Amino acid sequence: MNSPAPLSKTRMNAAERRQLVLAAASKAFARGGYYGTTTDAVAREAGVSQPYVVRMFGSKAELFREVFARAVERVMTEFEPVLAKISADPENEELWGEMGAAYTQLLLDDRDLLLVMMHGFAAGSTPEIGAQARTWMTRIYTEIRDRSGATPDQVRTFIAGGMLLNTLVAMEAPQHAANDADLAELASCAFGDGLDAAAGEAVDATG
Amino acid sequence: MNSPAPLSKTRMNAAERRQLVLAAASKAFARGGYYGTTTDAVAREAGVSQPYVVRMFGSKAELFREVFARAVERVMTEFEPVLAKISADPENEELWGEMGAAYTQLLLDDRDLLLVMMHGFAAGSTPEIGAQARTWMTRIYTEIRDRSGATPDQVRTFIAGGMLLNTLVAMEAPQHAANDADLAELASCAFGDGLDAAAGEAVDATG
DNA sequence: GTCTATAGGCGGATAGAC
DNA sequence: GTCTATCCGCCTATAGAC
Repeated sequence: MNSPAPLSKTRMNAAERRQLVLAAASKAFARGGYYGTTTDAVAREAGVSQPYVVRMFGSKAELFREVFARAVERVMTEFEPVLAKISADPENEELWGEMGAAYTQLLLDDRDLLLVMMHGFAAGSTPEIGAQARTWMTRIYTEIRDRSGATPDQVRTFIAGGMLLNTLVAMEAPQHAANDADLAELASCAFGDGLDAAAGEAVDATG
Repeated sequence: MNSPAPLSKTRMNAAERRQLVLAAASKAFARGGYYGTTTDAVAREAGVSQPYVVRMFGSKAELFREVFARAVERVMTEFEPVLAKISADPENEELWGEMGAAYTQLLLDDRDLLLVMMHGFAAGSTPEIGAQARTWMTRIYTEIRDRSGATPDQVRTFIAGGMLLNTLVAMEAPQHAANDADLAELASCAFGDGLDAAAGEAVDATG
């Protein structure tokens, strides 16, 4: 399920190929972060040559910027309908649980998205990436705050929960929760028990 | 203030020199993370030769492990007295604010500690580092939970706040808050206004 | 105990063929 | 549009002098 058969190389135009490489880059950067991932790893993942990856995006940094932006945009898109609900019914605290659920669901659908985000934020001291990371973090914050009408503190709490989830996923806590009750406890209370399902999937996949 | 005059090289024994290199490594890894930092950068920071750094610790990974462990241990030490207070007076919710203040204070004292922690967690998919990151995260969680007698959810919320703070610091949000009111709002509500002071210091230092 | 010199390998990017 | 060949620089780690 994680390795879709590569699309046939013939009959693929540049735009499609570009999307293929972006998807591969997402997966590769999710694993190793910006510095820890080589353009060659991306190329192998995508089934194209390494110089072609560089040629397509100009540079590794540029490629990462695009992957990072796509990840955050996807997250924001996923929040959109829930934010609309909160906006219509601001008193309903339960809807924040739904936001958390949306985030957890995203994790289950595409774990790489959150990891790429995490790595983008962590690599913030690299000027090129840092500027973009701050821009996106600010955008996430203001978007949630303004669309929901919530207080800064509510929004902060929500985002903090997301950062913890990201961190746990980055250190592969779900995959190891089975052997560590305490880690499981920390992970499972992060956003309800959605993560338990994730752990189950991970164990199924690897063992 | 950030660049103490290097200790005189003569009259320094191996143990002292080791501490010097560890401190330098802390600073270097804090900036660039594990992959983004070269042993040469550490060596230059410490004022010793690059091969000597490797010789001292066996490998770059081993050096990072040691730096990472020191960072987490320092954080736990800082929490210790506050945890004792919470243990004695579990109903007093204000003491959690004190925990946050302790963390913020640590950030002001030694920003690198938190960054190293953050990078250790983010590099969790690298097996050597990941195992250690999970061990330490679990230890942080159980220590806070058991010593404070708090519920998993309380502890989770506290750690989540810490992760958000780490993330913001990693992307150098405090240094840029002056030019971005929204980012400042997110950062300043993270743990009270301790971060404002940090931003002030950062601006002073760089401009 | 600490250095200099250097091996050995990898990674990003370029040139140019097809 | 995509590949192969390849350059150059950088980075970790080793060898060996002092």
